[in-house]
Order: sequence, then structure tokens, then C-alpha cells
Amino acid sequence: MTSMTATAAGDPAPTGRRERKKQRTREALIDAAYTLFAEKGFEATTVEEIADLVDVSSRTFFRYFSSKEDVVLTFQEEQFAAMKAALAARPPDEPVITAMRNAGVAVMRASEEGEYGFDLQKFVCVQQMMESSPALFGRSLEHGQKKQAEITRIVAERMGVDPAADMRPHVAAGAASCAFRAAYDLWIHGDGDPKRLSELVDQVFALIEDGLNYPSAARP
Amino acid sequence: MTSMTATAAGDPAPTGRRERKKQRTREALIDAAYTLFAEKGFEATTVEEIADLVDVSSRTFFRYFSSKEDVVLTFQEEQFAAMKAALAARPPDEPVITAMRNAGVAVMRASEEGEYGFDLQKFVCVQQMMESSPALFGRSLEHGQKKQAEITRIVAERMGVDPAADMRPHVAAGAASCAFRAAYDLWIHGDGDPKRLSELVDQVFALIEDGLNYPSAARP
DNA sequence: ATAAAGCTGTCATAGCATGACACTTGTCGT
DNA sequence: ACGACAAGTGTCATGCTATGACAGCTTTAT
Repeated sequence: MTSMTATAAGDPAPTGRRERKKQRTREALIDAAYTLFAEKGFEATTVEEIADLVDVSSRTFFRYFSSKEDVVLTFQEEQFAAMKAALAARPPDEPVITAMRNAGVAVMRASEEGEYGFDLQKFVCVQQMMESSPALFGRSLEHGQKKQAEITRIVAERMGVDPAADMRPHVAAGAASCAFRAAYDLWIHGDGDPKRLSELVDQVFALIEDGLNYPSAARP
Repeated sequence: MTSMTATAAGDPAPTGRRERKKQRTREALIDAAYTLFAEKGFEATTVEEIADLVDVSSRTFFRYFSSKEDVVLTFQEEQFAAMKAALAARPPDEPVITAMRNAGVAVMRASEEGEYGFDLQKFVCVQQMMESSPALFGRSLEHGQKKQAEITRIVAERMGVDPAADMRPHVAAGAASCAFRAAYDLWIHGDGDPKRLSELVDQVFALIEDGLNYPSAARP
């Protein structure tokens, strides 16, 4: 495989006509899926319906996505890519937890301003689907876990240590991904005080950096 | 095993004969499932095979468990129950993170000594199944998330604050569950230095309590 | 003992996911 | 431009998970 014909120009344009068609089909499937999801919910929508709406066979759907959940996870993948880029852009002398914090806040801010492809509206839609679909929720967490492993590697590299010998990258990455989930949670199940997501991310990280040493309310 | 035949006198025992039969079927299904899982792996084992081994219809299997994954999660449920009990047993004036840390360590220690119903051997088996079955892994994370919500409530109560208004319980609970996952991870993918699980849990919590402020190795 | 309630087995059905094979269409070499 | 080859798709077939409906049997309660 990898015919690597390295046609014409070079890297940025391995574009053929077939590639474009594929890309269009893929996006059409995503669009159709989100349309139907928004309309009838995630579970109530069948793969066949999605495929029919794009006028391809269900079999073809599975050639683009390994599962119905996979369509939704596309979104998370994009978001993660943005996070990774933001993290790489942080000054290299910043402590890792601070770097992750700032990267997270930066991405959220940008989202709030409508930058990036992923708008917060879509994000909310996805989040709501999760609530009503355990299977999807599970896949999402699973995906997050995979990404956490990647973050662990990046953090380890940044710290200049071996992740196999030093558990700190593991824990830091875990704490970070947990922080984001907590922020999402607090944002979605807003307590009537609708803060901005970027603000929540910042605050949650602040708590973690303080060590979470909360006293119990020693009861009588 | 050790089926708690305490029926007779009966504390909270609305136990009839039918109940016992049901319980036996349930345990038989679990046993059969684990046997087959260990033998041929999680995914390669079908519900029908499990049911056949107990000599019930597959339909009946689904009356006991909502899914194949659910059988495995039984184990995690027991473990969580132990954790909750251990947490409740901590002195009420202990800071929450410390209480969770000590509770976790206590449960792991007890497991290592072979107390509780769940032995570490079974734990390892479950963990290995997760690795090879994304679906199961997802469900497990999902289950963990549900339990985290419960922990949030407990922590909030312990701190004497309202979890809807104060985000600290959320974050603390999240950090704790993340700590356990990190410890599991480090234990399973041991770096050749097979520490005890209880020790790992302790260490991971220690890192979190220190705030994770790791400097980056400012590279030239 | 008899009626009510609960559990089970047997269909039946829907949806997800994958494999095999043939057909169409884009792509590349000459 | 033509033909060989590769890639994408449709159709058919299949397996497994999960749920619903109904009938029959066992347990429980009166």
C-alpha cells in the first residue's frame, strides 16, 4: 500500500478528483448524521437513514466510519487537534500544568470567539447527545482516554523524562483531561450562573494546582 | 462464592425461594461468562454461549444483564461499594482528598491481603479484557463516570457545601477517580518494577496533593 | 387449593457491523 | 487517447446484540 506516487507538486496537494469526491461524501455523511441526530436524537437515528439521505448504501457508511458513534467523535478529534497545537505553541519554559491550562483556556477563548471550525453550538449538541446515549458517552470517554495517552507522551517529552519510569506525566495528563471534563460538566449543567467555558477551565485548573486540600466540615 | 446464606434470620431479607433461585442463576451466568471470557476472550464469546453453558435461553440472559458488558461491570460495582464504605469509615475531620487517599489505599491493601470478595487476580483479568475490547472499556469508563458523580455528592456533603454552587467537590472527585485510573494503568503496564497497587495509589495521590507543578525541561 | 404474580422459553424483529464478490469509475503509464 | 490497474461502491449474505410479545410453568400468597 502507500503507493506514494507523490504526484506532481508535493505534500499539500495529493489531491486527485477521487480524493475530493471521497471527502465530499464523508462530509455529506457527517452533515446528514448531525441533521438527523438533531432531529430525532442519536439512538433513534439509524445508519440506514443517514446513508439514504446521502444516497449511498449503508455498507458505504461503514467504509467511512467504523461505527455510528465514530461520526460524532470526529468533532472531538478536531477539538483535540486544536488543543495539541495550542499546547505546542506554549513557551517551552512554562511548567507543564500551566502550559496545559493556558493552552486549554486559549482554545476555549478562540471557540467562544467563533474561531476554529468547531463552534460551541455544535459542542453543546454533542454534549446533549451524550447525556441521552450511554453508548456514545462511553465511546467518547474511550476516545478521551486514548488522547490522554498521547498527552502523556507530549508532557513527558516536555518534562524531559521517560514516561515509563516517571509517573508524573501520567498523572499530570490524567489530571488535565479530568479538569476539562469537569469544566464541561459544570458548564453544561450550569448552576444558573452561566460562566464562559474558558473561565471554568481556568478555575478548575487553578483548583488542581492548589492541591485540592479541602478540609472536611468536621461535624459535631 | 460465599453466598451469604444469612437468609434464615434475615436482616433486610425479603428472601423467598424464588429469590435464591434467581440469585443462583445470576451467579451462574457470571461464572459461566468469566469462564468463557478467560478461555476465548470477551468479544469472541457470544451471549448465546454463556446462556447455553447455564442452560437458559439467551433471552433470559438479558433479563439479568442489560448487556454483555454489564456482566463484567458487576465486578467494578462491588469494588466501588467497598471504596464507598471505606470512605465513610474515615474520620470526619480528615481533609477530603486525604480521606479518599486513605480509603483507596485501605481497600487496595485489603484486596492484596485477599480480603473482600474481589481478588486482584480477577481484577487483572478484567483489566486485560478491557485492553482488547473497546466496547467494554467504554462501558467501564462510563460506569466510572457515574460513580464519580456519586462521589461528588459524598464529598460535597463531607465538605458541607452545595455541589451546585461550589465546584470543588466536582474537581476533587474527578481528580480522585483519575488518580485511581492512573494507578491502575501504571500497575498493569508495569515498568518492570512491580509495585503494589496500594503503594501506587498512595503515590499518585501524593503527586496530586502537591499540585502537579512540574517544570518543563527548558530545552535549548 | 386456588388465584395471582413472577420467571422462563420460544418466536419474531430491528439494528449494528463485517465479509465476499461483482460492477463502475478514476488514475496512470505508454 | 487507450487500456491496465487500483479504488470506491452496491448488493447479497451473515452473525451478534438487544428488545418486544405471548404462552406456559413455578412459586407465593390467600
